[in-house]
Amino acid sequence: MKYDYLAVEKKWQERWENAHIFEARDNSDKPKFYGLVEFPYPSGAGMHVGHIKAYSGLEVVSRKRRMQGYNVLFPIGFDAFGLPTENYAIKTGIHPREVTDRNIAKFTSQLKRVGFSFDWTRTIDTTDENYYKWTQYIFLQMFKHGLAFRDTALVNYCPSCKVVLSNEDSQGGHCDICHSEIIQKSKDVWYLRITKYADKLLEGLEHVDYLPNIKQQQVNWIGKSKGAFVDFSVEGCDEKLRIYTTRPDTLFGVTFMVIAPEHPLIQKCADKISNMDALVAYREECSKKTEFQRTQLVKEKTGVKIEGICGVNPVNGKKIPIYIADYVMMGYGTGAIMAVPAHDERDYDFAKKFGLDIIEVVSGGDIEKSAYVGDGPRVNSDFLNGIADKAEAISVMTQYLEKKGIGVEGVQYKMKDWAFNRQRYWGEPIPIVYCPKCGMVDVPEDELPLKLPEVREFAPGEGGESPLAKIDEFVNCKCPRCGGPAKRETDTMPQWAGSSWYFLRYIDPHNDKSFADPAKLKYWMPVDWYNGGMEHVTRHLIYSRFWYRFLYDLGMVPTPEPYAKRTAQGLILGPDGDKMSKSKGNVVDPNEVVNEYGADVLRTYILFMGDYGAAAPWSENSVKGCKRFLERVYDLKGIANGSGETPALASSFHKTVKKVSLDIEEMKFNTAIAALMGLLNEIFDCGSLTIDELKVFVRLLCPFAPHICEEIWESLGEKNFCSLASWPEYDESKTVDSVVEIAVQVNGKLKSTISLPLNADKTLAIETAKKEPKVSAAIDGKTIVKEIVVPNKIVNIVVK
RNA sequence: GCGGGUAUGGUGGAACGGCAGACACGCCGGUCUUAGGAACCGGUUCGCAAGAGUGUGGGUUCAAAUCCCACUACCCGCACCA
Repeated sequence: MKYDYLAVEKKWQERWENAHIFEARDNSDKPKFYGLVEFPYPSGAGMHVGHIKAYSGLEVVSRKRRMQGYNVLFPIGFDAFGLPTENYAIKTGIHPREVTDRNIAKFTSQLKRVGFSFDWTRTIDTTDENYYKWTQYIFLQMFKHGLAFRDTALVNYCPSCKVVLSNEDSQGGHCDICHSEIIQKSKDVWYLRITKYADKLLEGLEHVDYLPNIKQQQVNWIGKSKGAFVDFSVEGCDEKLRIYTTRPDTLFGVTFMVIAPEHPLIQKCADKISNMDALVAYREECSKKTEFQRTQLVKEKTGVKIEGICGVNPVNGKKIPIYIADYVMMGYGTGAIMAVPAHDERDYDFAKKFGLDIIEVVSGGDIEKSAYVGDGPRVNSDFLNGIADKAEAISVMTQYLEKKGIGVEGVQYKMKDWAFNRQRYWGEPIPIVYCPKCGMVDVPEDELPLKLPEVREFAPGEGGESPLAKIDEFVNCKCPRCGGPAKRETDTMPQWAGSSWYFLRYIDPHNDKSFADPAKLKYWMPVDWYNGGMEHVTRHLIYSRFWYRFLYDLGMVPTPEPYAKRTAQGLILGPDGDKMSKSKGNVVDPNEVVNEYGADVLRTYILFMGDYGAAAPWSENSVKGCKRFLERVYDLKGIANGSGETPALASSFHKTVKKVSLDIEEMKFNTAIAALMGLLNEIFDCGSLTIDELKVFVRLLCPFAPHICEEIWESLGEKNFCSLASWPEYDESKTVDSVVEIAVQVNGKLKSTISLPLNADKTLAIETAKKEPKVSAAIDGKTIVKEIVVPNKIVNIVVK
């Protein structure tokens, strides 16, 4: 019989929606399950098969949970602020609001066509003023607690987008949005003090179930290191030069110092420095290079010696030269280092190039040839001499430094504070007012949301100022504190603001008194399982954990960590094995696949194509294979009759129920589907199955291909939805066969297989095995050294 | 350079230390058809065979794709982080 997937899928999507069966209940006696997927940015291009894969994993888990009797919250929304929409608006003159609404409508209809079991009553849109009101509210809490502040600093700036970018948004020296080269610019910018939460973010990882590589990436990103700050005095001017080192145990090997070209010492000691011109020239040369170029020049060390002053090593009084060089960054540590060329590769390169002394203080290497970074007994190090253990040497030295008052133990992080303002239109306005009398004043909470004003021009100004700066009615306001004339902040928040707390809003999306009701938060949080892309592991995932932890410290959310479990899906590659991209023309449109094969086939194929966490190329032919599979499932009705179990199929059914149940929990969707395919093949080999068995099969398949399963379920006389039917149970004792096939090896080589009753004893197994012609031939005339029997698995006869 | 990962047929991929290649694609042969780029049935790691075989080389074990050591290649993330 021909299966009309288009009509069937439409029918069930409408019925599900009318019956509200996927809506979560806030009050329920059932156990709760909160499954979260990363909400999409509604781009004009529409959905991508990658989106479908990203949602399909927890879609299957959520559907299974419902059938297992859980109260499931599986929401979706739209992360709609951001540059692509704004750039489109600049190009076409269409208001971003309109573009966003249009794109959201498009995404919504596409998602519904795939039959996802989202709770559509809880959708959120980060650009909705009833949503961003609370984004602004949380920002203000940070401001009030000193976590949002302004500072002048060298920032990453994209000359093409004309915006300041965070470190996370400019990885590799390129703008994350337009891929232009980033330049360093000194600007007065907003920061969120995420570094204050570095330790908490690190510690929190110990209590959550994230994939190990996700944890590792976060640990690396936070980049905590332990070491010491040491003060060197500067001869020639009355200044202390503070450095940071992770190796205070090598202090006796210091032969020079290096400071960043922008280091303030140069100005402080300006009158003592005799080669100021050369230093300034070098600094200007460096500022022309982007940070990326600086890091590319890894091999060639450059620098200039500062003439007229020198450093003094606090542990031995030795006078040492000070250089400026761009391999030392102002942004990490103190912007100054003590150089130990014998035991640091960079210092070694520099010393070789400038002909500086190299003093060995840890023996074990050959410092004539290269820097030795390994461990060994200290030498040339006064009171450290002979200590072979690095940790011990560091500890002895640190205690000495602290006793003498010349250094302290300290920690450093690679993570920097989060540059938080953007000079663009399509973002949340930062709710701050500048008053000539009162300074920076927060907008009162009852005046939120601070709405985005209407503008005609969406493009940023030539000077890099926000489009909002041109709107006088917006800019000019009264100071909320003193009532005098004041001006508003005209920058907006970055794309990542709205997504830093969205999972809380799903819990109570229509609340106008708070971002979410505490009782509901207590019921639903934490998110039980969060799935998303690996590309968000160092940005969104860290940002949102930071916001959540801050709210926890304020007592506004019930747990220290937002996500109990985090997994990630792999990419879908193009049919050519390359990453899908418009320019390569290898993008697969999910809508076309649905039109051609149906949503069930699309869903099944995406989960069948391989390991969910790994990248795999798209294959149209394999899609057809899944279509064949589902149509053969539909044909099962024709051979189903009677009730109870079919003896020849019983153990296979119990095994499959077990395998599918366990595999879904481990996200091994490909093997779960393979097990169902295998069972289907067995059923057709057998020739018939019972109605009861068909109902088991259909329920197991339902999370993957729900439409066709509902259709079959209904045709079997069921009045309620298959999507709400109980998840099949299995009987462990029936998953084992009464007769098992056992491999027989001689000297570890397979010779034959034998059939034995389950749990046959060792003697019977060996006797049966020896009767096999191939086995007897292999052992004939040889001495049996050993006979190994693993019950129900294998017999191995070792001969000599 | 550092951190993480991957390596199995023509392809995507399966295999609690215990019969490698489940499941699917593709291909080959067949059935039915005016037709087949539809559907169904059978075959399909390589080799005529004995045998060989999970990136390479060692090791542990009665037994290794799986555990250990050394290496190679590719992918991802970070990168002069002191």
